[in-house]
Amino acid sequence: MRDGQRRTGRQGIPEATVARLPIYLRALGTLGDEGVSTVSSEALAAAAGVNSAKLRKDLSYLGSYGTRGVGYDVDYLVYQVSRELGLTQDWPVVIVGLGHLGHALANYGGFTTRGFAIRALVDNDPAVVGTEVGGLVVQPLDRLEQVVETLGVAIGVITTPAAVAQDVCDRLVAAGVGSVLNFAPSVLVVPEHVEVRKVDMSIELQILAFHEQRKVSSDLTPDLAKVVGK
Amino acid sequence: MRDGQRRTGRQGIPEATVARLPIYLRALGTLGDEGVSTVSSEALAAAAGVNSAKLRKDLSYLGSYGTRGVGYDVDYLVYQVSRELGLTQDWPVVIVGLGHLGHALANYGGFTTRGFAIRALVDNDPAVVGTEVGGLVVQPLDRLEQVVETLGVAIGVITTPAAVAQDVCDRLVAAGVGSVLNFAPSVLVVPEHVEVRKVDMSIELQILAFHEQRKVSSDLTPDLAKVVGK
DNA sequence: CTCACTTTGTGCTCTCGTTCACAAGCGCTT
DNA sequence: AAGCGCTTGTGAACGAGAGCACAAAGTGAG
Repeated sequence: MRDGQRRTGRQGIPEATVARLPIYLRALGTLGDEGVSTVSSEALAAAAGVNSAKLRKDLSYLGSYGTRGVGYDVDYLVYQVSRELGLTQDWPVVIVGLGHLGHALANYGGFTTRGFAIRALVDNDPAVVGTEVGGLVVQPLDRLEQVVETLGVAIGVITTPAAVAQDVCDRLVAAGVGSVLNFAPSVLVVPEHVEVRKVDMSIELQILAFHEQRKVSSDLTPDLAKVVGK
Repeated sequence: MRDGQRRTGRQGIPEATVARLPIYLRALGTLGDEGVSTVSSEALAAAAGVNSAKLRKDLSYLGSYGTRGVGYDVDYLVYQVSRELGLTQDWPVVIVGLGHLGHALANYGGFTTRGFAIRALVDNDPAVVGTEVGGLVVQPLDRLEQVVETLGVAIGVITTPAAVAQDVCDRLVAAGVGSVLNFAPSVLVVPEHVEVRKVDMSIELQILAFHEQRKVSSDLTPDLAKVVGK
């Protein structure tokens, strides 16, 4: 009896699905706050901005948590999705780099409420080290490894200038961090087992600019659009 | 002679390719600063962290700008990619919501250097309106439409709380904004012709948590590793 | 001029993800 | 208890993207 087919377990959740689970979780939270106790895939999909078939398939990877003819129990589904994402525990996080963005993240409450706890702030600017930001005292860069090991930090957030991002990343990884969220505009090279995700607002704007430009050019020269495409 | 095959024109650039062009552009910029004048697809791909075949295919959608046996001219390619992304002009941007994140973005220099100009800041908190941030005076929310229309803003950045994000978005769109970058943790509903991209750090962290959790659970049960696929 | 070498551009295959469409399953009503 | 209407879960078709592998096209040496 092969189990290759069955991926209901922990094994085969597609990456694309994982990326959407947090969105579902957020939508479920909102619905819960509104007092909704049961929701159909159609309604939840609308709240999350996706196709309902896709939503059902996504949820089916976690197991059969819905009731046919009824829908999904909001609280129960919140629990199951949270568990799948590993949010039933609090993940300690360190932020390296306390420029404007680092400050903003340190003060942002959105993390704490969702299974994350910012446990340490690190910077190498003497003017910033020792100051208190968001209830934490900024540590010097020398103490990076010590902080990571002592607090058992698994997730590091990099908000440094691009020039030092790779160096900081290497040190985080060497100290035991397994996942990195990179806000610096640079490509990070990491070992196989380390997960990196990046956030780059400049890139997002450039993608928007591309679409804007296309709109403009087709508006201005409808006749020549196919020839010049300017 | 059919040209259905030929998508070298402006028409058919895959979305996945568009999303990578800014990364290539950044890598090219770095290479240019280092004095490199010609680069092979292999080298550029390494700098951008992608497969070289993918890079070549991506660039081929823009046209044949390389020289076989030699590589790509850095400056020329920078120009071509910039042009394709619509970065040869400066796009005026408005930021709505000046909390910690809005402040950080307003002070971030990375945009300005890449074809974007933050032209206005808007908020509805009387304590913030009228103050100067990053060289601009914060405008009251009432003036949102006026600001957008006067400055010809095409791109809006939303850094408000989730509760008002949809409302702000609607007003931006009504005033003529065609592209929105949303930092608020909410799903925005917009008309067909409007482009939305979202940045949500909380979601990124949750995706990382998922992978961390998987690592941890397979560490705990090393004997089951081959079953779980650690 | 020819040949050897380098690197681009792309046809093709394979994998991953999306969407459709419907059978299976559940609750409610009669 | 039987039937009806609603909603889930999923097989299957479809589409987009990744990557291999190689022909085409350029350079430079002899």
